[in-house]
Amino acid sequence: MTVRTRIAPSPTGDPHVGTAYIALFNYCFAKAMGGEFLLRIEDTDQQRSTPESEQAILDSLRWLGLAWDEGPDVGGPCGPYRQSERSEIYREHCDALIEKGLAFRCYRTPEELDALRESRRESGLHTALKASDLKLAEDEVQRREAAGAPYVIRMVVPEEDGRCEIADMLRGTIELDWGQVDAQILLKSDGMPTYHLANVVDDHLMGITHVLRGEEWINSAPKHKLLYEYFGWEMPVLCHLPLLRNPDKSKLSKRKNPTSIWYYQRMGFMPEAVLNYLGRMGWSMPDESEKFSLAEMLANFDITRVSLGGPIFDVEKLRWLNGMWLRELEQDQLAQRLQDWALNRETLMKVLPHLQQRIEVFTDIAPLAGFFLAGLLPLTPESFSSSNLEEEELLTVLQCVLWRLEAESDWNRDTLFAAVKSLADGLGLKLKDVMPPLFVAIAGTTASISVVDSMEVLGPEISRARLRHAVDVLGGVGKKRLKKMEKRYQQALSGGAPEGEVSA
RNA sequence: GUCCCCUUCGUCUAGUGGCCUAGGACACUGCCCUUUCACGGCAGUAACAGGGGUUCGAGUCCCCUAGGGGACGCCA
Repeated sequence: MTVRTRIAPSPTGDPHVGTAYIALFNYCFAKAMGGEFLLRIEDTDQQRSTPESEQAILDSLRWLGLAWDEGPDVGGPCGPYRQSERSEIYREHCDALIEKGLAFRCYRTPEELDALRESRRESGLHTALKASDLKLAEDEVQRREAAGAPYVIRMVVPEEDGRCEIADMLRGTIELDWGQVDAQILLKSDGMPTYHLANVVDDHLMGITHVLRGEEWINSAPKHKLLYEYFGWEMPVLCHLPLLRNPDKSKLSKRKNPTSIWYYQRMGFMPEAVLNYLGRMGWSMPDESEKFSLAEMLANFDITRVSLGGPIFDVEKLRWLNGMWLRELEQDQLAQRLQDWALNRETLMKVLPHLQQRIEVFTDIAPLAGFFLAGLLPLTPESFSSSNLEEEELLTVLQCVLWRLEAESDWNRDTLFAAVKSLADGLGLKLKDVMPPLFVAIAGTTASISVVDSMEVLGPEISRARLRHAVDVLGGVGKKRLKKMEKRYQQALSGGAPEGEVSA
């Protein structure tokens, strides 16, 4: 038996707790059944799947104790081989399908596709496009082919009424209409496979027997089943796990919740506690114990104990659980953890250059540098009273800087400064007005060491969380305002960048 | 809009037709411990979404309604 989890790195490279959640259940299921657990971290999109972003995922899973350096259990950061080195495999499989009449070339442009979907939607039909909808006149096909127009390979799907039955380990049989299934693109115009093709081909070649994935994949299961049939392969057993949610019940997202594993690491949570908490999301021990290790979870693992309601990620309970783990440490173990976390020479050497000129006696350090060890700062609206900006403008600055920094993957003082500077220019504001609120958000006071240096030391997770917290403290941004701000932000990005460099 | 999934305290959950007067945990409140604050201990408030069936018996099975979520991309 071979169970796999396929993980796509996030565009920003932040390892998401949701991916760790899926990985944990794959791991437990595989191990509890005496099978093999394969981690496949990659994306068919080369923009997202960089060596760095893949490594970030692996590092985060390793921190949690779900992956290790060597051994048969981890396919390595990129799987046994990189996707880009295998695009031939996908093309060959596509060609085989074309020969059998199960896939076809499609020269339709994105604009044409939009129009087709729009007209179908207007007439109240499914938006799924079939081969017959996409068909072009023969001479038009030849014209585009001769012109070397880009094309994609799509799969043929049933066009007559009917249903597809999907077996799910937890949900029983799920029936879906073929009418909802569109002629899925298998090979993009750049020759790279889509998830659907890559996932089926890879899983087959790797001998995968069980796939545990998020609930959001249920609707594409018919496409996958059909592909297995087309290729004449046996389909793995599917299991769709519930999705982790924000407090407002929407799918867990960083807009509403810290979702990066590194946020919890930097915030001072222990990996054992985070993993333990994820194990309690939608799952329970037979005796309902709250605190358990990965080994204990494994020893008692039973996939049918997964409950299907999407659990809300509750940081309060995670904090309590972390306290349980923390109190059971020997004191020298705790000392070691704290040193590893932030009380180390390396961190000290980073902040000392900024402190030495500002202190006269050692004890001055605590009030000056205490914010380096804090999580969220005890801010109030009055904390920002020193700012020259109007409330509206103040919120705009903080929110736009937050957006800009959420998109920043190169986290060092110089790039951070350049980012803030060009954003300020784009917003038509002076740096001298933009900086003070940032100081307050990051350090709690305007009398502090350089804000970009502070952010570099604090790291992206804590810095972003503090900016978000500052926005919240000032009353937050309503939906209407948010839209306005977003517009201004986009304008600031395109208009203000001196190099004309616009991030898409 | 169309389709799919889901629904037990505010939150995480136990529950697989009688053991349910619905149990545990977080949070909250109170009391005890304590020079303070925590920790710890004890107690309390709080839920089967609604309506129909099936059954001697329904939180548990079926149907309808409502609510929530997800999917509908040359993203995964």
